[in-house]
Amino acid sequence: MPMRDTELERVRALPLFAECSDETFRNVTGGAFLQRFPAGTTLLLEGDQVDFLYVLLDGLVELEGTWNDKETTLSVLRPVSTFILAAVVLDADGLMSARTIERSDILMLSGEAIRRAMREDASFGIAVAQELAGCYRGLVRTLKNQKLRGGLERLANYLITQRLRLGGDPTFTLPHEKRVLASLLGMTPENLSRAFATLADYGVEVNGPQVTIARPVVLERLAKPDPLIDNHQPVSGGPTGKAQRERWPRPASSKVA
Amino acid sequence: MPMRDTELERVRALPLFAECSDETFRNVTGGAFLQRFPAGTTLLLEGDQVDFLYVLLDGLVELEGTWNDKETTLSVLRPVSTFILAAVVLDADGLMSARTIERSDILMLSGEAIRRAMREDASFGIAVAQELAGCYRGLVRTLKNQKLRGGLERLANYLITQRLRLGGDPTFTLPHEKRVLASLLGMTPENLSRAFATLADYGVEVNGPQVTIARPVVLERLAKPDPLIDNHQPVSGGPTGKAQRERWPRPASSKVA
DNA sequence: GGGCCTGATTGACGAAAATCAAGGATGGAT
DNA sequence: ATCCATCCTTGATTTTCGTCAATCAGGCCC
Repeated sequence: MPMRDTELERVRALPLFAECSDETFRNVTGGAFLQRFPAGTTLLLEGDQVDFLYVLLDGLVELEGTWNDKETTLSVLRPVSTFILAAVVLDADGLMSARTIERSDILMLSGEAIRRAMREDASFGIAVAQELAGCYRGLVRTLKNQKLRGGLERLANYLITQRLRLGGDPTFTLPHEKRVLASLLGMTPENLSRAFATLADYGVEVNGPQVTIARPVVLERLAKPDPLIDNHQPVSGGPTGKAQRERWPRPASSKVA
Repeated sequence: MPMRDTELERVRALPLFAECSDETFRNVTGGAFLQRFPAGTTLLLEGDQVDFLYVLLDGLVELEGTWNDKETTLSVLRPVSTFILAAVVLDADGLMSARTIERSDILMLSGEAIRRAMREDASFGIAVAQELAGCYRGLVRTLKNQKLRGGLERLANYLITQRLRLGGDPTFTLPHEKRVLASLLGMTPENLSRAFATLADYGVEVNGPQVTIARPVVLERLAKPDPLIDNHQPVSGGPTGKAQRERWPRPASSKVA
């Protein structure tokens, strides 16, 4: 698949690459592959050597972990996102599998080139550190969410967050199957169904993938959202990295040159 | 408290600082505080602005998260470790509280100095990125452990890991109160007690803080340890960072200059 | 339309975990 | 030594969650 300029520009606009030199960007994207994968494709199996930094340009990707024949969804990525950066930086095995949920356009950048670029372009090294810091904080939020809240509360907060991220409209569409949502929230599909049913008492109406939050105040009293767990930053127009999401609402007081 | 050279050397030996220039190291440690805190001191409250990178030189520190009057232990740190690096890098609020479990000697490095050092010393920026990548992977492991395993399995694997880290002896001592362990493993103290009782059938003998694993094979059959969740790297002599722990057993093929 | 596959829902049941309550051990202080 | 506080343990109970099974709805192919 040919890599067009429009695609390159979207990658360039990512915070991870926004500040680096043109030369660095050329070096990193020079030998890159842009590939289109059908839905359900396993891009990377946990335990595999990681040779590429992946950039999701279009579609939907699920990161999942496995143990003892059980699997759990650790994250669902939407464009434009990079993934498995940590494994690339350390040249280590991947700890999660990655698979496409929808047909996806994915850019694959050589891991070795990334590591070389970190050495040659200091500002790129900083950008990597900031992106990883953002990813780290996202996981801290996820872990607190998982350990401190029950299933019903996790779902309620998910819906509140989702509504805000999708523009604030009371009615919105779930971005993927409920089974995936259940796994992401750490529950079984059956329990997710029951949780949705319970939320009817709190003004949540469900119609297939359509959800409307009729009484946000009532739902929030149940959910008790917390800025130290839930990141309610709305999705701005352009591509954002994990780091930017974590900086909000304090807009980068000490912007790194 | 005066900062002695021996303390500085231990910090210098951390992977985070091992590769940076003498000048960078001086800049970062120049205005640093070394302070001794009694047990039970809250060093940092979640939501607080983070002004320092903390380095635990001696003692024991707990990182915890709170929501809705519940709290959970996210990590227990032993010397020599740095913490809240991610918040420092992004100049953001802390997502976790930090408190001493034992009396602890803690070095506090100016966050602003750390961020400046990243800009001025490329190799330091890389070291920060690697350390954060290691922290990230540690959290991925924790999350998989939490979502995929039950309480009994988490305890079993904790014991197996702990034994290896403390030298491999069948008998070892828990590093802190069981209540903290329970919170770390995501269960109540009551359930931890019961889990210990159950593990008696698998050859685990408990006597206060002393644990002996009499039949490792039997315990492992229950625990099903997995290198993609459990990091069994033994504690080497010198100070290690989160990044190094994640590189093992592959010893840093592409060492960054 | 008729079958068929997949995903979602619902109910019944059992396992796991939290909660409530009561003892027991330990170590420190007086 | 006695008292007391803290931590740990144990039991009884409730709640939550997972599992098994059946049913239902929608999409798709023939």
